[in-house]
Amino acid sequence: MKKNMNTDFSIKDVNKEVTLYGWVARKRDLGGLVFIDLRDKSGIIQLCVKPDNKYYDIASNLKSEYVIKACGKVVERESKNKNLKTGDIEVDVDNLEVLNTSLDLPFTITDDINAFEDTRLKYRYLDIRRNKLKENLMLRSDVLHFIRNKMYDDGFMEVQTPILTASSPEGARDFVIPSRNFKGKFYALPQAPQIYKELLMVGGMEKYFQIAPCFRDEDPRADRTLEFYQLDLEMSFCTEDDVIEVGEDIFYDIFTKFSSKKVSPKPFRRIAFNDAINLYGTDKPDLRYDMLIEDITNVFKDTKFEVFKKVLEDNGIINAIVAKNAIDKFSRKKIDELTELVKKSKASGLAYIKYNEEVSGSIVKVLSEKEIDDIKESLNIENGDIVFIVSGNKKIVKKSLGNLRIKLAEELDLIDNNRLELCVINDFPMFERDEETGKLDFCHNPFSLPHDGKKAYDTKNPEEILAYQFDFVCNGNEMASGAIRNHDLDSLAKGFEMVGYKREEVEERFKSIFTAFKYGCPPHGGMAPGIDRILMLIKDEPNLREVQAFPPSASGQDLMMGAPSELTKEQLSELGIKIEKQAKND
RNA sequence: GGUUCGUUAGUCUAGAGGCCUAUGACGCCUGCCUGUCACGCAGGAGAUCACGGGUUCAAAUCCCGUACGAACCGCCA
Repeated sequence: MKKNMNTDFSIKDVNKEVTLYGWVARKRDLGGLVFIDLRDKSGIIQLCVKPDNKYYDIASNLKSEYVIKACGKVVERESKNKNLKTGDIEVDVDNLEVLNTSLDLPFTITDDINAFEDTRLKYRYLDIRRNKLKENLMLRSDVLHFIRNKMYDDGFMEVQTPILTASSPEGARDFVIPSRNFKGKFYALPQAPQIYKELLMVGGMEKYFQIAPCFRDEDPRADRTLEFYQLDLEMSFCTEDDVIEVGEDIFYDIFTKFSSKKVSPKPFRRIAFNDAINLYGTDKPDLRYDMLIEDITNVFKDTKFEVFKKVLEDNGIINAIVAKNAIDKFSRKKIDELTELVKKSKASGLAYIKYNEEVSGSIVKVLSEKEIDDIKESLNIENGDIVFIVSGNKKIVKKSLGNLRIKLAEELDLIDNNRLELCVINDFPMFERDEETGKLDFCHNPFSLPHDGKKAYDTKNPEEILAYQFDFVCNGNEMASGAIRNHDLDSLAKGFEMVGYKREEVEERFKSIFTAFKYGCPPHGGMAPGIDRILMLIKDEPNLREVQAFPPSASGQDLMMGAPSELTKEQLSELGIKIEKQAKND
């Protein structure tokens, strides 16, 4: 049987006998005349039951979300509803059957829902009946379909890699699965199919992709959850530009096809990691507005202002952001709020100067006239502008001004929400040094190829080594990570040695890679765009749960299924597991 | 692990120490209603104000603790 959809019918179908199935979205009983909004996946169609109809009693006793089957004739409406796709017609019912009943609902199935999220998540299947969630899931399906077609068309093949795999020592915490046959041992869910896809390159697949589930046992956020999907892809015999071009095509094509927003043209801007930090204070800049971070350290070379003097003695920097024509927007109270914000990023404080006929601000009295003029000149300041200044350790200054930049853009309403501004951040440093411990660690992916390949690690200063490692960023969100991988084992091992591993240790931990790469490993690279974040951006959703079918709550629990849950004694014993520490609430 | 905010009928919400025997809306129940479409009208039921302790003559309201929820920091190579 092919079920008709409600919205298949229009004024052209008048007099046609139809059979419809669906849910009672609303019933309007006028006392002698009953209207029913019948909802199915496609939408709403109105049923009409007149008082002389033998199904009148059934109709007037219907309740919300009863499942019904209705037969009848399509008729032109006496009064039309232009808000409804099927608003010109209704179905004059001549057979009505209740297929199933429904309890009273925990919340109304309506577009402008007001229930809290935990209630919605507990009854997710009801939430899915709402248009918004339904449309989000349909979009998700369409995007996945589009991606698969596109990847096939571009010569990629889809390979499914294991979900039960080995725990990996690097990166996020693993979700682990106890093994029954091998007591005391555990599988782990993949954080990403990173190693498998590289092994597929050794296997000669050349162009691989997968819509891959990834699992990370870290605290969730609005745009981050325990399990999410990535378009994982890998290519052999490619340059960084080859991979980036594939990524540009994917993002550009998806966004232009599925979003009405203006998408930045290809090729996307390339911004080196260090430039991004210097100009935007972050490696995921929002390019929908300018307001760059500016270095004014030089202005204060000979300053008498003790605070800045001390900063310069400690090799610190002095940076500024200019908010154009915004003097009136920042009261003392607002500025106190902004100060709190930068302090969260450990900045010692936030200075400001308001330039107008008169110059005022927190540090005007302690600076020389020349310094105030030099700032004005070097930052092209006009009357009406306000300058925010943070000084101190470079990392802190950049980070706090990066956060301030975002906050200012929101306050000043500078964000054009009708744009999708993409860029590629590349030239990531291979290593970064922990400022407190002085220990060197990988800045990103340890398997990335350093610039200059094998020779790179002979350089004196490891912090200056850059990698063929890049991120795609859109509107301030990290959308994808990618790299050319290091397929030279000596070089790879040397990278690990620099952060403190012994070669034998590394070879043991990454045994699969270190064995496989000895059998003719092609140069290769790839990337992994995040599906959920793409959908969030297309739909303007503030959190990722709105684009997944059955997401866990923001604290990582599945309120509907009751996960995570305890195991029975029998299950634990079969696995050879003893629980030492119960959760607090047990 | 930390910070901030929150928790009042099925749902959302009002409430600022005595006007609370807790407000309103939606939903639910009863009755009326023949062109509605968020149908309308009238009436009704429904709340240990998250839990435990404290302050006070008096606590939904103030304080402390706990649980739960959300956002953020840490974390997420």
